Amino acid sequence: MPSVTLPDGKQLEVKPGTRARDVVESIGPRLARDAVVAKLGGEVVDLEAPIDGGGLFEVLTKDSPEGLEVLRHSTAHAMAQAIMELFPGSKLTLGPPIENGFFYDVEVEGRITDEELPRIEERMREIAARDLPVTREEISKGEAERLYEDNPYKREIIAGLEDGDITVYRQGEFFDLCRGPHVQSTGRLGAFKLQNIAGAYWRGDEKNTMLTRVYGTAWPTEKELKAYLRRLEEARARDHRKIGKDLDLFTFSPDVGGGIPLFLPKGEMLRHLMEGYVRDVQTRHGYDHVWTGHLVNESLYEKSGHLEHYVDSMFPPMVEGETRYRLKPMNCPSHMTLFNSRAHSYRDLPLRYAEFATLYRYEKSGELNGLTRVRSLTQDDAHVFCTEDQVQEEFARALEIVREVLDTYGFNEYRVQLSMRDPDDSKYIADEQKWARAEQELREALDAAGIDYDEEAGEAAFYGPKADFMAKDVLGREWQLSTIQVDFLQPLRLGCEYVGEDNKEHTPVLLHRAVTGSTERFLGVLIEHYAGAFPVWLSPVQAVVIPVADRHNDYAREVSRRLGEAGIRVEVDDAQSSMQKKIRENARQKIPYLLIVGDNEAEAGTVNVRRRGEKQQEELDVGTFVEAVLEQVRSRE
RNA sequence: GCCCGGGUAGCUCAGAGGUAGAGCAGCCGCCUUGUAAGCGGCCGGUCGGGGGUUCGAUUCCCUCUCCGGGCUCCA
Repeated sequence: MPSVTLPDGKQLEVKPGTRARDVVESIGPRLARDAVVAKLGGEVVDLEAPIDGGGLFEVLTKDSPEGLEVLRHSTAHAMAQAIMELFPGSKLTLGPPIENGFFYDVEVEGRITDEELPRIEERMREIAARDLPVTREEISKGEAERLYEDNPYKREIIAGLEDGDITVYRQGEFFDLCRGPHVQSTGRLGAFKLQNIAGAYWRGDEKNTMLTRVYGTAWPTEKELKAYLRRLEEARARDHRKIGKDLDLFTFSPDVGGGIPLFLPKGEMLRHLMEGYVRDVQTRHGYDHVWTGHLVNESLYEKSGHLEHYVDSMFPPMVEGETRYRLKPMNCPSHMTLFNSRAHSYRDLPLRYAEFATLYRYEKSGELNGLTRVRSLTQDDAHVFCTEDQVQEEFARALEIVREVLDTYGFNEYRVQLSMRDPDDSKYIADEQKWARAEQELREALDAAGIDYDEEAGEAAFYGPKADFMAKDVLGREWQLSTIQVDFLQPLRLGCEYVGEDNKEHTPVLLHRAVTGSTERFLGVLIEHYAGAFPVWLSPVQAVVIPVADRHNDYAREVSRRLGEAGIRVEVDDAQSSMQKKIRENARQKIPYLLIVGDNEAEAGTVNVRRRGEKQQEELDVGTFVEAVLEQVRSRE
């Protein structure tokens, strides 16, 4: 008799006709209640699937990643059913589970607006209450095509499937072409909520029809759903656009143009401190800083290949006679031109050019988003010209800078995505050998540094592979921040050369790297990461002196003068309002230190220190306080 | 660029086919304060722009613009 192996190693014999749920029930009734799907020999299957032996048998509950995914997928089906019932004649397309939830793209008969979401949600609950059995059915390609006679989207999907490999899931009147698996019945869904409506092109191609996408979230329990919604709420409260406004950091104005952030004094102070910090680290690691302006003759981008690959992302040219200028969208060609401005010996290498460069990229208007997607940005870009033998070492050096900087900002957790070329895609400059070598160099360098990475085909830059650093912020959200790229192709195109030990001319290898990416975007991420409460070294205003009454203004100014002379960014709040109100307002501005001074402090030459986020105060000698703050700034804690 | 939603005072928001509201901020005055909003007064708006329907539009319709949520791309 055939048998399956349970996770504890026990063998279980299965009679012909046994289904997964029978096996689960034989293990235990409690498990049977929690089971969503099963996994047989590594493949996730329905509980109704027949089991005729064949390897490891595992039970997946809503709490397992796969079980949760199934739950979300089934919730998407319930939503699709609700939409079909409420908007008859609509055409379903795709409805997959995604992180935290699901969506379904539908060509709706009529229109779904936000007001409709509660209605759809209610109908979904009704469908769940009906507890319709969910059944799987294998059908032939011909049957599938007939079933979807008037649905061109599903027919397109069917066309790409193998006959004999097509399944339909049914629940009540509703059916959907679907690979599955799914929960046993609509009564076994968890807690869900529909979130928003969006447009989405069929197959993500803007030449295709725009479909209506409805997003929802689904969780095993009401409690988990609530917790997730709370997390979303918290993320909203941290939105850098909101905090940027509240803390007077930056603004946007249609008078200047969309996607062009304007920095107020405090925002500019942050930029200044962030860039100064990276500049110091780079200088310590032997990078030299350069400056290459804002306009570049277009012909340079023709030579480098950027014009061909990125013309859509460049602002239109400015024409002067025969010459066409472009706002600089990237620095590599300018830095290579710097390299070419003089002859080089192998003794000059590696040569490391870094620049905080203002770049202009034409992002489509709908793409702009606060500081994270802008049209004018400042990249902390660097290009290292080196010999092939030096690639490993220079990569390691760049890596060290990245690690040091990310660590300082408290991004302790990150993963690396190694983006490789898709050999079949023509957008990549062809040179089999050089690509292979560049990809190998990157792998070896990451291995040598002991860093884990995932490889992703088709994500590389047109000139070479890249290692992108995806860092997690305090809310666990991932951001792509740093990048290191190996380029064997552009230096050749732009004729970069050095004379080697052999007295012959060689083409250097070019390493591109950015640590914070763009100052604007990184600042946006930092604002959300810190929720506006920047560490002391980075705070635009580090301390505010608050006099208890007007008669303490002179002493407050005296304290402020001493702090200012020590290099601390300090202000006196001498507005005509109560001390309590000043504390409230400055606390809301996330000032690290509020220094209350009244009769006692003026008498003793001290300040009463109220630390950000703490109610407990401490009275300190002014000199002691200054030293403590300076130490915090020095250590960037 | 495309789909959906929005734009009312500097900010957060209420309102409704018939003379536009609140709180905060700002300004003036009183108070002189001991750890998260002291009190009173005043100022403040082409209800995003343009067009249409109407006796009358900020409200209904069209259009443009800007903002937001998505789709797509990212050197």
